[in-house]
Amino acid sequence: MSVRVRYGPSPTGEPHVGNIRTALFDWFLARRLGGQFIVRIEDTDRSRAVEGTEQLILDALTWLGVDWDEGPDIGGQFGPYRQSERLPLYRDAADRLLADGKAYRCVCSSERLDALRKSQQQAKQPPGYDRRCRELGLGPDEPHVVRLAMPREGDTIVNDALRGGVSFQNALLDDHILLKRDGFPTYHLASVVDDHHMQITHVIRGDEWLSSAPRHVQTYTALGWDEPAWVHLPIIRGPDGAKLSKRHGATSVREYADQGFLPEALLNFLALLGWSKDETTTIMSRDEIVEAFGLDGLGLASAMFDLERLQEMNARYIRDLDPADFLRRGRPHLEARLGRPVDDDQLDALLGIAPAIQERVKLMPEFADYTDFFVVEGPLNYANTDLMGRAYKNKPWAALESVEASLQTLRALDESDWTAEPLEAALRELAETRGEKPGALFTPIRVATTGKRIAPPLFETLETLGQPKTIERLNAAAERLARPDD
RNA sequence: GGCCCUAUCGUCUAGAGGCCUAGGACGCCAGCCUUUCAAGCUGGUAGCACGGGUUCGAAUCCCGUUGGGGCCA
Repeated sequence: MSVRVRYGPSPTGEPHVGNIRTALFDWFLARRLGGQFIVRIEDTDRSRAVEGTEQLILDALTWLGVDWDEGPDIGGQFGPYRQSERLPLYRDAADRLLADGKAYRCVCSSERLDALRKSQQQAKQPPGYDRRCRELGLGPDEPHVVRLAMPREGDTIVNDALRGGVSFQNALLDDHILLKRDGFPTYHLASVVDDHHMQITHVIRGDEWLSSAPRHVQTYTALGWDEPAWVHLPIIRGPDGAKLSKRHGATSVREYADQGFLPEALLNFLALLGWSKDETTTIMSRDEIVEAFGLDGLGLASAMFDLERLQEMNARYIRDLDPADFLRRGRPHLEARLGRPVDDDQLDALLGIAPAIQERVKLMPEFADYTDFFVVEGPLNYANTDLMGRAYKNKPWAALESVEASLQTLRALDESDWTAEPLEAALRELAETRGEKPGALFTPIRVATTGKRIAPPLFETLETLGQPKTIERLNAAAERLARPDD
């Protein structure tokens, strides 16, 4: 039988990196084993549903390069793929259990349940439903929930693929609800029924489900169905050690995308949270991960989401981008800065200097910082103190002299020599003849031409900028320095 | 509180009894390089939670303790 793995997100908000990491592992395994990856929307909790989230979830997967074989948008032979559209299936399963005496109707009020819980708490008893309705054989007339009649004695063993058999005492497990009063199933029923009907072979989910896994095992047994393989993944923790959640700040995939993380970097980073290929490999493409992925590489201890590591990985992915690709991805950020579109020609002109910029950009929005001055027309905005730099601090006249010397040298340069190497040679020579430190000479040029103290390497910058614009900006700088108060 | 999971540098991890005076990566520190900022290179810092066993031998197996986490409230 072919491997079938599902990802079952609830449409309750922006998809979370912890949650999406589970989807990734589902997908890695499905692809590795040549099976199917299925997306199933688990929307049976109507009160928590948030409009539009389903699409956000699918978008997040797509952004990361994850594709699915069956899902709410494309259908499939085991549909529908939204639990809210599969209600009859849950009803049928519950009816069967009821008929077989493996489940029962319960009419206990929430007031009674609350009181029960309180007294159990006071008596230091394990909390849980006391099975009052279990032997009553209640009919369907009154509003009711349906509960599973769990075995009262013995143990339930969950055969987790990573941990082996995990044993739970049945006496400690209460008769949980299968169908709620409104006729909607709980997760416990819906996931089991769907996993069975959709022929899911591997249930890969977060560790937080391990404690309810015996309920699922018992549900399979009661229904007479074969269990899937259970794989409980360690959860991801925030910096404080607790399970990663919204209160840890940025946690949605969208936020990372907006901050300028590359999808391949996030994917690589997430894959390494709880999984490893070998003792040295850290940088892996999607395909390489799929090829190497396996249950034996999974760890059992929960991992902390280390933002610094993600950032480093992102910077590295940016550096390794093909320059043309880098420019293409950076373009929207530059356009956002400028508030206008950028011509193809202008972008193409940056191809030569792109690698130098890639080395410096850590997060994609920074692309604009290193490129805007190339495409901007008119005067640049900067402070005169920056122009003078450390060497000419409070000495505008000296800075002016230096700029004018540079101007003279650069004007004299042949157009054919307007490339990084001759530029560097000419300016270094100038510094030497003037008895000036190279840095002292270069700083005003850098600030005058880029408007910034931090910029790409100077000579490549001048080359890319071109002679006319360089001269124009140096002239502007000289004028500013000549004016005492500015 | 009960049940369950888990435990190697600050972080992510390699390690499935001798290959371990514990390897890699991020971070951090120092040096080199240097026109800013980066990148790069070199070196360094730092860990098997603790206590008992088992064994000729334990990071690796067993038990307990402690810590962390999850679930149920």
